[in-house]
Amino acid sequence: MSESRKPFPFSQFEPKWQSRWDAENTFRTPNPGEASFDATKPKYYVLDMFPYPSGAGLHVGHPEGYTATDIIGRYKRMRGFNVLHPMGYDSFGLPAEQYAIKTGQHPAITTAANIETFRRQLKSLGFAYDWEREIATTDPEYVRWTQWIFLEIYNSYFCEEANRARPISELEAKGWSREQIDAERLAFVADTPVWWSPDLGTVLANEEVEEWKSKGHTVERRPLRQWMLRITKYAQRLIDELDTLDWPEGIKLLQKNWIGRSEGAEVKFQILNYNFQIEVFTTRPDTLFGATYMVLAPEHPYVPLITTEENKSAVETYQKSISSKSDLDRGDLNKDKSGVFTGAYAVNPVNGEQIPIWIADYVMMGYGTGAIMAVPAHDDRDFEFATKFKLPIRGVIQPKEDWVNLAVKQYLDLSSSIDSVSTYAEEDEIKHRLEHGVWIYDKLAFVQAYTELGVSINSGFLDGLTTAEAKSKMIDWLVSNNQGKRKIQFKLRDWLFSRQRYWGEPFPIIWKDGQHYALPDDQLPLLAPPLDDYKPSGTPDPLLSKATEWVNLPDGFTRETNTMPQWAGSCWYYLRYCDNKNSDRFISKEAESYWTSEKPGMVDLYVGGTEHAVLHLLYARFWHKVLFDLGHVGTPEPFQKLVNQGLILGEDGQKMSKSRGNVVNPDDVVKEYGADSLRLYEMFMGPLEQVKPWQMKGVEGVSRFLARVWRLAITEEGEVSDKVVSEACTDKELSRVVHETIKKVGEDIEKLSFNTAISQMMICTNAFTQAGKVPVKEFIQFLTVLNPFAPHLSEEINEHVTKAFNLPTASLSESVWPMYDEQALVRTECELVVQVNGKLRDRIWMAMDASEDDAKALAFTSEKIKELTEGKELRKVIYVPGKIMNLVVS
RNA sequence: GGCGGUUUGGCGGAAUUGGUAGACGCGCUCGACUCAAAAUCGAGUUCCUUGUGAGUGUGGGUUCGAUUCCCACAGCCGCUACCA
Repeated sequence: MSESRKPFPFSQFEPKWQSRWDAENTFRTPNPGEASFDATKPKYYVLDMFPYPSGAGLHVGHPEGYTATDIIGRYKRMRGFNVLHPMGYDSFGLPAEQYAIKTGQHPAITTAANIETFRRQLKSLGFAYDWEREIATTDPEYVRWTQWIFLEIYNSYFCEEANRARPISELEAKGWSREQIDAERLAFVADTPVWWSPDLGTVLANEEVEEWKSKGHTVERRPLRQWMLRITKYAQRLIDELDTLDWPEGIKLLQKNWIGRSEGAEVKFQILNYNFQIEVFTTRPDTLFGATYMVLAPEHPYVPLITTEENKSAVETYQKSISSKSDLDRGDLNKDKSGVFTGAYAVNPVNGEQIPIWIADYVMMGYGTGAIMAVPAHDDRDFEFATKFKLPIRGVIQPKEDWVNLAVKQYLDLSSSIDSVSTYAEEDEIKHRLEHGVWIYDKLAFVQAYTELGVSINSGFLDGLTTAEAKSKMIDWLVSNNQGKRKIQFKLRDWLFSRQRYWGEPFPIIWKDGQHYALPDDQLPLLAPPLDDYKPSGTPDPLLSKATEWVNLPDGFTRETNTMPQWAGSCWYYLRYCDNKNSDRFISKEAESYWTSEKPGMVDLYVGGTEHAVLHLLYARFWHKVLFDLGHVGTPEPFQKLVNQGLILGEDGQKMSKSRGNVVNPDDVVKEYGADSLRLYEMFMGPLEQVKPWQMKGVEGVSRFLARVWRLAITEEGEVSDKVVSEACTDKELSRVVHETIKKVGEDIEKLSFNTAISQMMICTNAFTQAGKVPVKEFIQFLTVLNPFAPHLSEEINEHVTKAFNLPTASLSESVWPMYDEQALVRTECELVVQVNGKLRDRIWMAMDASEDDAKALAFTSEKIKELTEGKELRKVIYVPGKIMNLVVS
């Protein structure tokens, strides 16, 4: 499109305003202590999830959330807030390193180039960021404080009594040994089975495995020495304190399920002919009388001990077949239950029964104790296993009658359909067996485990109790007989915190004689040395171990060669924005306390995609809580209000992807329609949180709207149109629409309902067009309201108009949000809807405040209404003034 | 399998202390301007068997009145997955 064909000259004025904002530092947010700081202004912290600066540049999903926060930020500024609205880059990560392997280029170089691109793209959209607060997680000064926070975590333990972290020095003061202390640290070293990828040359987090496997990389399970963070200590607080946050309920639930709290009991089973016990975790201690076998995870340490000679080879073969499968395969591909008998028996503590011990891959070593008591009558998985291997099934919960009847019916259907004579004789017998828990484990296709709660049967001292009562009574029995205890189990595991990559923060840790030591603060930041070759060595040694000069220190010390995962930087970046230039602390006390809310969460509004619902948002909460416990921050939570923007799909309604060829590049849209059009379109598509498809025609639509606003005031020659007049507005209807718009747009921004705000501004523009004359006062009010959405266009028009009318030429960015006039909103007349028996029959103009009798009288002047009610009895009249009148007749 | 979200014209969507369903935009139709087209402006646009008609995924319920509240079910999307 040539310049002359453009409906308004955005390609001239957009760069103009962007460079002016840059040069004048318009959106600089002063901190306490700065000259321009105004202590009377309230603070507002609105945050975007910062991007990973990939080589592909910004995609249209980024500006969705970024525009939303930009509108809020600009609006809050106009409302007199000191707004913190920063941007940065989550710049460590595997792709930069993969690129380095291919090209030999240092990741710092490609990362810097990518950041450059992102910054240019972000600036081209006119976001009102305080660019002086920009950070990148790879900046040495940033790395320094990431490492410092790690050491804070390393130097802390979790005090159970206080339910919070405390400095490790307290334990030193108590005279604890080095070994005892290391066992308590919130950052600790453990040998753990991890996912190791030989061709990537690193371990991967569980959640990363699938992604890299799908890209053709291989992964295998290996026990390796790893750094872990003790996030499990915070499991309960991470659940409880969600209630204090203004987050979408779905996200809260996702986190709760991820943490996965379940209440139950740990039960000890004596192993027959051995002098030790195996503990199992169960959420249903009330069904202990129904435990007819035990299952251990194939990796359970007791398996080799208890396996009998004759079962040994089968057990070992099975273990081998399992170790090559991933957890995912174990779940996904292996729907069929498998397992083998160890030859050993356990003793059910409650009835002395000897029950066989099996191993099976449906029991995971990583959850609970890696061993279960199987109650096939009341657990689907156990039931499936028991029927497959013909293990006994005993019902211990009285099933409901309709369940029994259904099962009997299914049995009858089944036996008639296969046309065989039932070996179980009568319907009555089946029914009797089901009711009394005397389950038959042969030909059970007609029945499933009874997993509902109920009343205990066949359970000795529990008989007749409800499930809740029975659970509690059984736990009491276990405790008093020293056979078990109450137990709360979490799914959440400790956080595997080390990677063998190059492009991440090195651990500020050194080793000597198998003992780790913290690097002193004055040696931070510890940066990774440049390497000649970034290729993985093929061994699980971290890449950094290749830099032998860097690794080997005097006096027999060596450096830790693992690096931190990408999450580390994103765990605290919102804190650094508050005080990003501080070289003495990660954030000054003054800055921290100024930007902290009275509410539990520090950041007032956090906008980003759902993909971070658990990991990033859980990790950041965890770090924040540790920092809170140690007195470094004043709130227990990082993010008070969270909003998830919905995914933007391609025009075909599918997820955007290169392979589908439906990717929209924001640069192209800016070039063709301008930044304001892109911003406005992304907000006009639909509700922020909703998934919605892209439509190029929609961009044209909002672009046309902006062009109409432009033409209201500016002629083709670029002069201020003579339609714009200085006289006060005499058009009551126009005045009403303008004030309605001021009101509604403000309310809608507060609700984050940007699409409806825009539609109201369209209505307002149409009203100006209809009116023919554009009163300058009302028009500037409208431009002010439009400014957060389309900052360039509104500023440009405002500049033209204020100059032409010799008005003060303050930029809209420095303006105050206009007040609307209640008087101007008042309507005196309305079109009342008249219904007969609930159906719309007529509309009649009348005074807004007409009395019911007057309104009724007016309604009956209508021919239609007369016709429809003639000769009928008027039973009831419902009258809602200004809205509706319903005449009920019969 | 579990959890969450969602379902309204040809399309994106609007409307909930229950009160005119389809705001606003796209698309389409017609008109004006033009030699013509584009752009722009104006009018119209839920559907049909044009009726005292039907209609917000389907079936029921509450109500003078239901997109909105209740019950049951279904489709689509996302996340998660043998968690004992």
